[in-house]
Amino acid sequence: MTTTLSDVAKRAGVSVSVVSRVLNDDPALRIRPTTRDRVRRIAKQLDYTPNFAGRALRMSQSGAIGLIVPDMTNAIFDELTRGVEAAADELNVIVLLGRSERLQPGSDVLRRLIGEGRVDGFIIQRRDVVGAQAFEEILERNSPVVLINSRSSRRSCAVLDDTGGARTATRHLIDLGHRDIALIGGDQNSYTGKQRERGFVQALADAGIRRRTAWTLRCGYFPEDGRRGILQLFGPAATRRPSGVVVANINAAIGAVRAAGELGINVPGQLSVVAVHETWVASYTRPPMTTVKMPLFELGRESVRLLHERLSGGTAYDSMVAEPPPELIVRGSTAAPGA
Amino acid sequence: MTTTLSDVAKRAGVSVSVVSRVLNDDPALRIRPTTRDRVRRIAKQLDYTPNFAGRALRMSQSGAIGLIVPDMTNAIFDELTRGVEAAADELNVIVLLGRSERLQPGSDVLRRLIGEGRVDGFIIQRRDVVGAQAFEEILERNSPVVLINSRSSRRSCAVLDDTGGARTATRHLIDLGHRDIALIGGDQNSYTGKQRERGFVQALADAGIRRRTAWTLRCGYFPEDGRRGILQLFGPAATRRPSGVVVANINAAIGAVRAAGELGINVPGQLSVVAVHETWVASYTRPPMTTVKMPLFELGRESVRLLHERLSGGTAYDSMVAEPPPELIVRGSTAAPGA
DNA sequence: GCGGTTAGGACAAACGCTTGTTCATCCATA
DNA sequence: TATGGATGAACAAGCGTTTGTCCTAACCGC
Repeated sequence: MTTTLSDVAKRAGVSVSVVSRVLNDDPALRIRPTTRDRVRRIAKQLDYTPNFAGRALRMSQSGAIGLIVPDMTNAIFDELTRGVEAAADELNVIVLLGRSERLQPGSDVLRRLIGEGRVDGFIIQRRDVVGAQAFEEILERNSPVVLINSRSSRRSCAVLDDTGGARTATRHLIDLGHRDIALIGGDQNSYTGKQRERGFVQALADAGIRRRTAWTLRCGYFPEDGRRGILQLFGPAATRRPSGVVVANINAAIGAVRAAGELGINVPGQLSVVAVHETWVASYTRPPMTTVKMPLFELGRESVRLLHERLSGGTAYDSMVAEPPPELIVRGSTAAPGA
Repeated sequence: MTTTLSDVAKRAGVSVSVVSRVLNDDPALRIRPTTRDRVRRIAKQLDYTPNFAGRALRMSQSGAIGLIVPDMTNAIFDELTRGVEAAADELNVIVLLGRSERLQPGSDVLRRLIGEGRVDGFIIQRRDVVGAQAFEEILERNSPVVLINSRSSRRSCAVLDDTGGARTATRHLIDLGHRDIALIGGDQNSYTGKQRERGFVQALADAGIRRRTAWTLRCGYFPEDGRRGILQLFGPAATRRPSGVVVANINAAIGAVRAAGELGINVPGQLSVVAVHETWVASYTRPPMTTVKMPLFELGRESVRLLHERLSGGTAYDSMVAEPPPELIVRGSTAAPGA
């Protein structure tokens, strides 16, 4: 069928071990240059490809890592995924992609993947609310895991400068002249959510603007969550209304803009909306969304680096990806108040 | 580290082969029921998980399949992916997800994946324009491949009832009273694009409406393509303007609606838009998009069935997934003309 | 009591690879 | 002419499974 080491060895008139050493550049091997070249030439000529199972069996590691994201449709995770794949390619490692939806309680997908030795470790972007139980199951197995955008005392974590991102977004509104600024924030239990709220608060404080508790909302990351936020801010119970709003995430922002439309609120005429996370979707909303671009690609790279370090016996480090820094991308959803 | 067959064998006081046969329910095995139970009990107790590499090496197949889609962000492929994963789970097979972007000319990802024995076969949703060369490379290797939404004389293919889908969409506009109906179609080289155009033409013919060539566009599947379509239909060169348009795909439809907005054309007041493919995005456009839901999940299932059949030595079959049939989902982007 | 079944397993090989160890030359030096 | 190191490779074990074959009792009928 496919060419094996022994096929190459036979044709080259050497032993299997020599071929293996040559192709792996074993420094411990002493060999005549002519032999080395012959082996290489024949291997190429026969289109030799190392059999993954044989190698995995021998080395007892698969050379694959799992990447678990909440939702692959989400352009945010797509960018992250690209970073992971780029870094994995450099290490010659395969990436297995999975939705965290699949590790619902009762499902033992992860345990099996690790248990069968199909992957050496996981990078997990944890959906903050759900899946906690399945998640703990993995922890308990002490599998090599790197967490993204959350904190754990016992795991390596890679996070973004969420505080800075939210600060940048908020400051943009302030710079435009807004003083009545609300936050439609993320999940209240999530690390990310807390950090963004912190950045929001900081920016207001820096500008000497008093924060209103009723305008610091904790909603979530889905369109529906953004919608709820708007309904709450502009509902009948609202005594006063913000002229600008920072939304925790581009998807929630889409829902927010839509809800504003339903209420007859013009964006950006009566309400400016700025979202964290830049994705291609942002250009196609109406109006196009002003966003803060976060270094998601680099976050992916970094998490692979962390995992690889762990797999190589290194210790677990936490790491914040702050380079490149959050970048404001101005589009049509923000304007000066009353413009 | 992890439990192996021989661990179980030792504890159960039997040979390794017996354990393997018991756990695999080998019918050729004659064994005392008490022994069988003991083996099973101990295997469970020791949390035995078969080592994937060992098995793959012995069986010379990996129990994994690759799924290549153009863009994972696209909710259309997400639905497909779910179907594939559901079917794969039933067969106890792992799915490796990849973007077809990664198999650009020069990249040998697929060849390596197959060559190394990491996957047994591929399901490929082919981006119709790009990647043809890399694609041919796979073909030439005679790897087990199932194609989705395209036709090949030498491969198994799974397709949708695209004709029916476009017909349903078109008929919806006709039923609303539209007579001036345009098509912003897909790629002209793609099987899918041709079939949808066919369905469009059929529906018009059935209603006795003359088709205008200038209104039968071939654009593509991206927002930008839909936008181009609208600009062409409503550009200065246009002598007469349609009151309704069928768009080949929800993403292109989003671009189309946006372009209409830029031109000051009210949707659905002056223009009704209906798109093929239902995704969650459809509810979040403004106005919410009327779509035709296609059985993408089932398409995914079916393609796994085809691939599995091929891997089991069966012959290549083509298959059209027509169940459930295309279903119209009416939202705000369509209305009676002049309403 | 003897040959022949049959039940209940054990044995062993092979899948492809990596890696520590051994082995045969050959050349230079004493 | 021995001795001793380089040099250039071969040898062999073992990773965890699966599966065809073989072995050893017990059991049967006569």
